[in-house]
Amino acid sequence: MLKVNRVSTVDAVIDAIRTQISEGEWVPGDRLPSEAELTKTLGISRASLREATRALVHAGLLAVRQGDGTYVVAVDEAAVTLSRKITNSKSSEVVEVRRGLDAAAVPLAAVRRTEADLTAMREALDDRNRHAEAGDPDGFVEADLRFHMAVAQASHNELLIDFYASLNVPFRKSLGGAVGQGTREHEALYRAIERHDTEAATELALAIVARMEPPGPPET
Amino acid sequence: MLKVNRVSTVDAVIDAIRTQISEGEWVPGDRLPSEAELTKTLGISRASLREATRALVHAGLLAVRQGDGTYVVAVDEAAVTLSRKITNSKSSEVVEVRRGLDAAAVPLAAVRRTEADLTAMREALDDRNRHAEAGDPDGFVEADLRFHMAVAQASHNELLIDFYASLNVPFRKSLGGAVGQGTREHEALYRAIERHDTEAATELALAIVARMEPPGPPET
DNA sequence: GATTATCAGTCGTCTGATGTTTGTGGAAGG
DNA sequence: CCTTCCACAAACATCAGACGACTGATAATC
Repeated sequence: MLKVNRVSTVDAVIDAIRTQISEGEWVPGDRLPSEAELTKTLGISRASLREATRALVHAGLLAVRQGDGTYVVAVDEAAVTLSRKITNSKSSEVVEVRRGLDAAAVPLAAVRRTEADLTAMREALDDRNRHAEAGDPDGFVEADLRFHMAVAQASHNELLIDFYASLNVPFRKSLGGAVGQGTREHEALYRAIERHDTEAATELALAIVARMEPPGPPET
Repeated sequence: MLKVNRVSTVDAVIDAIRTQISEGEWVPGDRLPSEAELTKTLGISRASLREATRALVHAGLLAVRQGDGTYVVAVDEAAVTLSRKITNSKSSEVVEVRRGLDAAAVPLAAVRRTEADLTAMREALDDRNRHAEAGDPDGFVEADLRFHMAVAQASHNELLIDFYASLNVPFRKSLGGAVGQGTREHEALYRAIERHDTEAATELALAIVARMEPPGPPET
């Protein structure tokens, strides 16, 4: 028996638009064709098209401005939802979760790091040192985050990398201007990962993140 | 200049429906009033209502069955998106991330655990022992997950708890039927948390999770 | 008793009209 | 030449009505 695969018009349109975005045909900042144009090319009614775009707007992929047009604002729905959730969390919570992901990423990185991973880490670290000497807080924080991101990437765990990346932006806000702090530990961490020394790397990662927060209060 | 916060009709409806759900007025399994009814009570057109429901369907909160009705299927959008993403990840990656969150949760739990937290952990642990003796794999796994979830909950970190909970379902699949294993460590972990012994607890948590996976392969 | 026909209820899609907002280009005034 | 103001076109927002398709239950038929 043949299964007739009937897909709703709206779902098909949602898929079509999302594909255009994920394939890179439309990138953030682009303006979509007008409703009138799209209904004509897709052969559907405005109502159906509007239901589709509305769903994608709610998902955070599109943004509509009355009188102007519809624009692409993001590429990955999951990333949008994640960062929305994280943004609504207390920064202390973000720091704690980040510590956990660091603890998971570092030993994996020590095992799996490639030469390319090492290069990325080295470059970020050099930048970090440079900005520390120059006394440039913004550049320092930026480079520091890039280094830790490179470590996460070296874990070669997609899920972990995605989580970690989502935490990055909110985490930046909770960073003070402690320029140049922890240079020795960071260098040591780099070398431990370089020589596949899992234990030392884990130890150092915990030490680095531990400094960034006041010892966990019992709260309520 | 007064900023009049004009909210679109559709957004208002989306919010109204979502509120009904998050407030618990409508729970998963419930059928929403028919479109005709809702348009009348909300005083809006059917097009607007449909745009709103379509957005929530796409977000995973609602499900529509033509000819039947619209049903609530979930309460938390972020959780839906998260679990979708996690389900698409390799189980080895899920295990690795879970280990990191455990490493983060346990020390926090050791500091912040309340009496209620301890009770929940104790009950899950008793269940775990009971099923281990009875040789009931399903019940054992269930109780084991409940224990670890209780530990995560004792961290009193909402973000961490959400992440952890999302990982739970996919994680269950990657659990073998090793009934009764690790009873001693689990008891020790419980006692360490009970007496606020952060270091011992962390040590034990790492030991417990480490056993659940083969030593991380370098992959590519 | 099993199968088929019918029906009421509900969602799916389309069409056309009207309201609201925005960006822009041109006219008026300096 | 430049600025200000305004009218207009383009684009989205919302509405109202109509018709089709699907579901579940009931009635009719064999």
